[in-house]
Amino acid sequence: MDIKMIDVAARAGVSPATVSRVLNNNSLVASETKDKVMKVIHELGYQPNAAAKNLRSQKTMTIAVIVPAINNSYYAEVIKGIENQAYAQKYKVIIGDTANSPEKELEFLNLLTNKTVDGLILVTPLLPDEELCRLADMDYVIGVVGRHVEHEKIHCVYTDNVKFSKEVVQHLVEQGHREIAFLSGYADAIDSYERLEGYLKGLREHHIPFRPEWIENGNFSERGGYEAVMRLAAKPVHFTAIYAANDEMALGVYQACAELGISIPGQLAVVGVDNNRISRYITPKLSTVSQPKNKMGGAVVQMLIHHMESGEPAEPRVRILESELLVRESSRTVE
Amino acid sequence: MDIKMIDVAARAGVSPATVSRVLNNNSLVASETKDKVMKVIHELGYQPNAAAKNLRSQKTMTIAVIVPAINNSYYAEVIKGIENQAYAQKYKVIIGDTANSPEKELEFLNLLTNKTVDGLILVTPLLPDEELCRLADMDYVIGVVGRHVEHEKIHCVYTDNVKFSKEVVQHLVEQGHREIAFLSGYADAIDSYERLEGYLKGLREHHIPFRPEWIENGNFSERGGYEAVMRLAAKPVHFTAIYAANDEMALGVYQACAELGISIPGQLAVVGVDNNRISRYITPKLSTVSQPKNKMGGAVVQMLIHHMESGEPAEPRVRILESELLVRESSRTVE
DNA sequence: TTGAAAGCGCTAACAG
DNA sequence: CTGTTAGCGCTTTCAA
Repeated sequence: MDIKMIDVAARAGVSPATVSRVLNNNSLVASETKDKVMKVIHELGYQPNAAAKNLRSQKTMTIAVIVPAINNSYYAEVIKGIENQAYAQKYKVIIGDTANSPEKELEFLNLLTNKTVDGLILVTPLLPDEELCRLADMDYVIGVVGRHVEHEKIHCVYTDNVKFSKEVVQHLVEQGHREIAFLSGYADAIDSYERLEGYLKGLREHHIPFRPEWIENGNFSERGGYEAVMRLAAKPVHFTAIYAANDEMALGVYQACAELGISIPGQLAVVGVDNNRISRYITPKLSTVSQPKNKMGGAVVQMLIHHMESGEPAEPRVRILESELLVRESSRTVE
Repeated sequence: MDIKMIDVAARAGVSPATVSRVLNNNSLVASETKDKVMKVIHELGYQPNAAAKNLRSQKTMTIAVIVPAINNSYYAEVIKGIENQAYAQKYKVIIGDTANSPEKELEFLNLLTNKTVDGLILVTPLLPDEELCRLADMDYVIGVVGRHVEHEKIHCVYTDNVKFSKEVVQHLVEQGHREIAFLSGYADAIDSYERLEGYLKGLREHHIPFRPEWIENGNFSERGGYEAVMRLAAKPVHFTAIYAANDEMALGVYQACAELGISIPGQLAVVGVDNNRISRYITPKLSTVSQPKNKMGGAVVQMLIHHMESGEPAEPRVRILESELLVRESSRTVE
């Protein structure tokens, strides 16, 4: 049997209440008593039982993070930021990998409702906003990364997709391109939608008439990007640059170009999004948009903890962090 | 206030014990009563409180995983394997990122001793075996990935470093190399040690006299690999191949060779370990040893759960999984 | 400044 | 097959 608070109390000649006070830094304890208790705690190697503490205090000091795929470097970086900030504030992190399944995502929400965790972070959730709002209405603490949810109690952290997409187009135009294709991710992902919007606005700003044939869906995957380029190449449409809504698809573009004998950036400029580590190692080095993934994770955690501890949502509730366009070889016009 | 078991019981006209039995699939409940209770549970949207359940049942259905760096693809893949298997068996996963700090690692062990989790998995731990054995002696459930710990209650899953390192040397010899340098990781990492051992044995098998100048430490990092090559190049020693104890260091080798004007594999063959995703995208494609990371994660979880639920360590206690040498461009002799 | 005592919400004997 | 009851180990009033 493990040693418990009452054992410590007995040995130190005090009541359990006093031991509890010592453990929780309650100041109303004579420093003499405190020392005595601490000494016994160390002698006995006493560890407060977490379950009992959780039950009694109605807190678990734990946050859950739900991601579509832990092994994807984007999510791994966000998780890292979350774990580090949580650790710094004495919180634990439970992770859930949904494998892109909304059902699994829904199931992980139980961690909140059955009080396994005090708060929950969804990274680019698949579930409809209503589901999240319903929980937030019931006062569960929720944060979302990479998406905006319109609810006064839901914390959101993301980068401005529209803005950086316009920057990408701007950059491409500066490099002399006017025929720019766009590879979108799955249609229902907010990122897809917003990056497309930014692309369109970018074209408009430069008075480039938009052509629907320039757009193909690559599902955010390498294979999808590859196939999208193949479809693009089969069409009677000309283009000298491709803006892929993420790096994975850009990787597929490289693959397709290799097979098609198209040189990058000579015959085709390519820009991606995510600053996946691979983008820096592939030849030619891929131009991409870098988002502050660690920082995004750390930011939601801070907001969540504020909310959990003060009872009020953090202010501001929404944080839009800056991204950065990294111009590398794949989009630089060769002299 | 949340709705609790007693509310369900009252509304269904039964006792809390019966509700509990229904929830835990205890067969001794009339199916009629069961239906009635289930109906009320749904009507009320009742969710059993996890903290109370944990306290009473002395189980948390949670496992902790401690890794040196969540964002490193090797660890991310192992975690994925762990989370997936755990989810399949209804367990939750808490992650801890030690950032290579033994102090932090030690601190995470409290998750076990304070009963936050039922079992703990350490991926390539930094702590000395004694520390782990001490916990195992106290009947805490522990698993280790990527290292062997000699204790009858500690579960271990890893690949045979010596064996695959010998295979790497064998492959290099077959490609015509007899002067093979070795880049080790930090000296105290078991992987470093064993890969070095395999390298030496491989040389011996091929009657290649070993030369200490061929060995340099690259600390498992890209930068370390780069610097190691620079030191190697400054020495009056000749070599036509490098076996880097991981892919990160191999990346550093590429960098150094680029600066030194050494062509791969023409003038220098390179082989790494880990099958980091980048290895397939870099030019020339890096030959590397692939370990079944997901499977390794899944395997420990199964062993741990067996131990937790039966009270006996899984049999066998140690699982050595097969790795595979992937021969790609960086080590293939050009005709 | 400290102690006594009442639960937090659930499970599992033990009865019936 | 179902109900009664006694805690799991801790925190927190309330009283002293």
